[in-house]
Amino acid sequence: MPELPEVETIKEGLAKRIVGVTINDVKVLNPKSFIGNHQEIIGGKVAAIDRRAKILIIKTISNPSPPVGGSLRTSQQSAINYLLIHLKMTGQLIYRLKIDDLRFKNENTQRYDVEKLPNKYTRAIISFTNGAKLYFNDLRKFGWMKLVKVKSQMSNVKTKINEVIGANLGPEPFSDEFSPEYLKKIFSKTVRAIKLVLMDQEKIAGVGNIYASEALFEARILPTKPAKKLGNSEIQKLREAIVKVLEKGIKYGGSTSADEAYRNITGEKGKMQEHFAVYEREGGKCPRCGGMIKKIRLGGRGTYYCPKCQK
DNA sequence: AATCGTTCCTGATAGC
DNA sequence: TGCTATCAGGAACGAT
Repeated sequence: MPELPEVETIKEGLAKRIVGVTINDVKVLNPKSFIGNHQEIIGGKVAAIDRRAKILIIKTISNPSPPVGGSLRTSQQSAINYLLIHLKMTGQLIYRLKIDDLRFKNENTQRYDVEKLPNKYTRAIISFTNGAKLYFNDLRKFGWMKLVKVKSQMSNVKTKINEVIGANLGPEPFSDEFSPEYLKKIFSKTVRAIKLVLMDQEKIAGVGNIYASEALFEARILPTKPAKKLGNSEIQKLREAIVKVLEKGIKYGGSTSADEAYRNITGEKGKMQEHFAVYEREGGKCPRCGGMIKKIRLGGRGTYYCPKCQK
């Protein structure tokens, strides 16, 4: 389940490989997985890769097609498109430079087999003029690609990204905006369980079920604690814990948890799951106090914590 | 306005 | 073996 660190890992992997490359073709295998007219980016060049919350942003620039019959008078500008990608639970973006890249042939072939592409979960394929292909796989079909056309003069997308994405996303955890003062402001307004607030994308961008549990463990705060009951020092600790676990997630290339879904763009698993303190460790020992890790359901989500040292 | 319940989807798993 | 029911979960959406 890709959260901020997983999407960031994918972003970095893609940035190294497809920026400056021209899109040759886009094939949509499952229409519901692609919103918008995928043909619009064919012939376009990838200009930048970005991330906002858990959404990956591929910026493309298309030059106007040459006039047919020489009768076209209107001057055309190049078109800028943003391909937004949300992987939700089981989405994968797998990049292959050559079709015969079988580096994972000897890996145990499990549910999310990536050695043969496309596979039965491939929902869209983007081809590039250099022969590379980007496969969008998604078992459960919750993920999506969405093409958003932007007025060509809108150069500073960062400031208008909520508008482009069409959602009101909260601050990025690595930004200055993500301050103790900000957290105090949003927490004080609600009695909801703190974990649900951490996962609310309109409050904090990019934190999902895994890193919410891990951050609350790090800060020694009970996931069910009403947000407005957090004290100043708890808020300070929690802010640091969120940044810390997200950085750790990026450092270890994201986490491939029990559902095996997450892969980086070359198809490899992350390693962060090997460093989970509580997530998916029900019944295990707390690495801090030795207590037994407990699993509860909170807002319909599996929630892991140590009852002994999280208060 | 804030919060909760439902929905989307597929595969694993349990129970018979 | 083979069937059915249940469960997991991000976030949009509708209901309260």
